[in-house]
Amino acid sequence: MDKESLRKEFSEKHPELYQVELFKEKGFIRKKCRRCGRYFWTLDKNREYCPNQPCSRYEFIKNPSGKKLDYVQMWNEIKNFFVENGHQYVRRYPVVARWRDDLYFTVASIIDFQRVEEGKIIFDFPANPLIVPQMSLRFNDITNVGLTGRHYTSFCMIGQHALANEKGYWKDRTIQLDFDLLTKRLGIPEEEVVFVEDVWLGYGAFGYSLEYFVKNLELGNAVFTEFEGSPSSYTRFSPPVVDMGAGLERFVWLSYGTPTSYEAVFGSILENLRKTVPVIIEEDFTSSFYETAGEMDFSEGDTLESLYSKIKIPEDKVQEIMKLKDLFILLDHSRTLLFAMSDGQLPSNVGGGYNLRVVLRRMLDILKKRKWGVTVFDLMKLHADYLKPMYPELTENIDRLKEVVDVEQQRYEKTLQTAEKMLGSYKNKKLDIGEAAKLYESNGISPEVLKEKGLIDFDPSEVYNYVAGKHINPRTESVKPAFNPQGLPKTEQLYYDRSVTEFVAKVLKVDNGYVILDRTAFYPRSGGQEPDHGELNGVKVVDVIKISEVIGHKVENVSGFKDGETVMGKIDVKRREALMRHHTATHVVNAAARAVLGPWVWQHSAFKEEGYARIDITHHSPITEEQLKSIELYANSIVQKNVRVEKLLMPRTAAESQFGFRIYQGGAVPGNTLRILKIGDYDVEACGGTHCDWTGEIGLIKITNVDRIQDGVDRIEFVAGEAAVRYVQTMYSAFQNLRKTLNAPDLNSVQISVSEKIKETEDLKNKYEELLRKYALAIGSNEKKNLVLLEDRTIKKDDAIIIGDTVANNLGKNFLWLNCEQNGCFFFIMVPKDRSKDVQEAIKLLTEKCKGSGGAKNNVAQGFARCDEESIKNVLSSLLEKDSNV
RNA sequence: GGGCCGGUAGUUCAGGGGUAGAACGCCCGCCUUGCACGCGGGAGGUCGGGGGUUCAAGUCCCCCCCGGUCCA
Repeated sequence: MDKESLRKEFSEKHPELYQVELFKEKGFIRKKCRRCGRYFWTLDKNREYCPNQPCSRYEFIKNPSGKKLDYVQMWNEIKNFFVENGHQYVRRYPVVARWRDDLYFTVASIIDFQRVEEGKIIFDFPANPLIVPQMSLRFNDITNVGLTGRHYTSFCMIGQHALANEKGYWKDRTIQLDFDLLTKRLGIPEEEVVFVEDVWLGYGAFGYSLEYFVKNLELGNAVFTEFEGSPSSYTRFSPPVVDMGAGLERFVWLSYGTPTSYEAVFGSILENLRKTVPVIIEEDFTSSFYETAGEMDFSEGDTLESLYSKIKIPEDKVQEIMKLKDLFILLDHSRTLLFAMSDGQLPSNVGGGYNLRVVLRRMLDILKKRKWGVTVFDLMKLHADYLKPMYPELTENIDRLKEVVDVEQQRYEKTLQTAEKMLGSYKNKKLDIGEAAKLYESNGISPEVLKEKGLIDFDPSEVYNYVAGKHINPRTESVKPAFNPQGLPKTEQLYYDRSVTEFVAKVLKVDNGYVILDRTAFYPRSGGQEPDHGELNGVKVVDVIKISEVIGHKVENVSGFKDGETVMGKIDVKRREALMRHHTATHVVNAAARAVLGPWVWQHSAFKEEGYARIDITHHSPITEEQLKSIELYANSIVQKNVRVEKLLMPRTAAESQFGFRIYQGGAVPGNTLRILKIGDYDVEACGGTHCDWTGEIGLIKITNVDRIQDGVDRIEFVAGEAAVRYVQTMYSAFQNLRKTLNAPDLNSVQISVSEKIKETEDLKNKYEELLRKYALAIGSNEKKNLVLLEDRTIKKDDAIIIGDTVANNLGKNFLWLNCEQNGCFFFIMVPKDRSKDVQEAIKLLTEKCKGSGGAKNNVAQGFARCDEESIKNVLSSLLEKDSNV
């Protein structure tokens, strides 16, 4: 069933689904739009059209509604309203959605509270009800930014969320609150508010919704998520979820009534910039321009040319508005970069990093063209300062972000230089569409540049279409779970108590080689930490995994286990301790890397097993040797200080407000209660792993390798505790063996000795070649005939080449080397350059008379001839022995 | 994550089955009061790694690594 039929189905049930208490109480009328046929609710009995574009047009431009409040003020007003009405304020989550595999960025407020488990969406609310200012990033409308007056790559979604249980609320109160916010709090007249019926289809869950509009501007959408599954086969889930998301940018815009949303949202920053940036705003022209542009969609085929043809504004005024448009793009993009980079996403060529690269390069292109004397970083800083009351975390490490921008800028300049150079070699040529597409896809040279340089005659958009037609969508495969957890209770976890190494438990189920118990001290594979090993009733446990809070033990032989039976579990303590050391060490190395490299360092992923661990961190450049040494020293200093490793169980909101969202270094962290792992002032992370109690227990951290695993991510491999000592021992033994082999007394002599040996080898190589040439001259001068024959099987082909070169080019004689085996002989012929045609002839003879295969080029022939030595000599003698003068 | 382009001397690159090259840089010598230029000579390469095809692979095929770029 598709969205349209679902809309119809829901629409038929409107008294039950859409008609909330407020509508009855206030007398809202349900109407059908005369143009698009959608249903909407209004107090205006004369209204005939729904408020969506193009059925209706904006009515608030130059005619705003409600209290006039700027961005930060508006948020405070809204936040206070909801807090006064029993909502808990929750700080924003990172814009980088680390807890979701299917998303790079947080695209809506509800994403914060969704966890994907077994292909199902689990809602995980830290408070109920709650209000959150969730900065959200969306890049699919990037070409509309600056042009439509309302599109952004980053925007603040005001998230009003509740579970419909005794603590929270459902439809009636949601709409009542939203209506009161607009009318009572912001002073918008009741009859200006219109609600439109809609449906909402999400990942594994769906529902119906009421979008609310004021003066035809959509402000928010209250989604009532009540169904699970797909529209053709679904069940109700409980409790249902209120997902109201509203655009803060829209609220501010409505309150200002400016031609574009940007002027309202970026108000004071824009005014500040205009003191130095020469952009003239003539409101009549800009509102006329944006009225037309706002109805177009530049990400769906509309172009600037088609826009120009529709507007009736003088050319010079349009150019002035284009400057303003560029300024809006800069303001939007810089804010996006600020949030994404602050949250640890760096520009790169993979994943979400590419979106940032595109955004940054668009800005650099504009700045290069406009020469306004501002930098990307200046703009980011302006946003951080302005938004400080709302998002204080933005200013914390802002200055260090300059380094990230600088590195990326240098990369872009290098790419541009390379492109420039390539274009130089295409002078005065005309390229076809395939060649242009190749330059664009492989070298980043845009078709616009090609057009500018006169290398193509067709429209640049043809190249984009050509390229777009080629891409393929990757497909994902679902993995079958190892055992079925259905109907089983959550396994009681004993592994956080270090002293529990042996335990008694009851077998609940045996499934597919896995034993499921009611309680266990075995740590399951999770958070990049490998599982505990050990024994259950003396049978070896080889793997431990967790599915939906149910822990399964894979045992070597499952036949002895029966449901309801009591078993004795015993974990491998040595392995557990090693895993603990590596896990705590991972946090320490993460902290050290962040301290040494910069605040953009986040854990990208991690892995720890008994004898080895690695952490992949986000960083803009490859780690240098010096930096690596500093990281290792810093990490070990934390070990030496023997810092307490605190394990705190805290409500999620308390943890977030106390420590910030730095705690989300790893992946998904489910539940309202977080296990916080705090290592002094060095590191705080939400983490479910087993850990040491003091950093001193780690003993030693030795970094073993560093690697750049992809653009923007560096891997640090290391060992800790006993594994570190063993590693050092191995290295020491290797060094001792090397030292003995070289007969060198110490490290310094080893280094000297090795470089001497290398030099010696090179000298020998040169001397050897010299001798070969002397040898060639000797045998060549002694030979009376014109053919110098060499039948030495001990020499290599490379040597024969040197001898042949000397014989042919220095003595002017022909050279033949034969290296024979049972099946025939490898031959190599070299003649003076002026007799090159003889080698062609030689090949011909050998091919015909000796079933040879081979080839010749210039004055050299080589190949394999299936004859004995004597026959070959006979075949070639008359050709090669003849005098060069004949 | 996928497509495309690339990886050869310190650097920029040519070579697309048959003796590994050019330019710049470097070293030595000559010229010059010195510098720059000029002239002559020289050093410097496991052709990103591994496998395969072939008498023969830098070159063709497969896999991997690295860089760039475009797209989701």
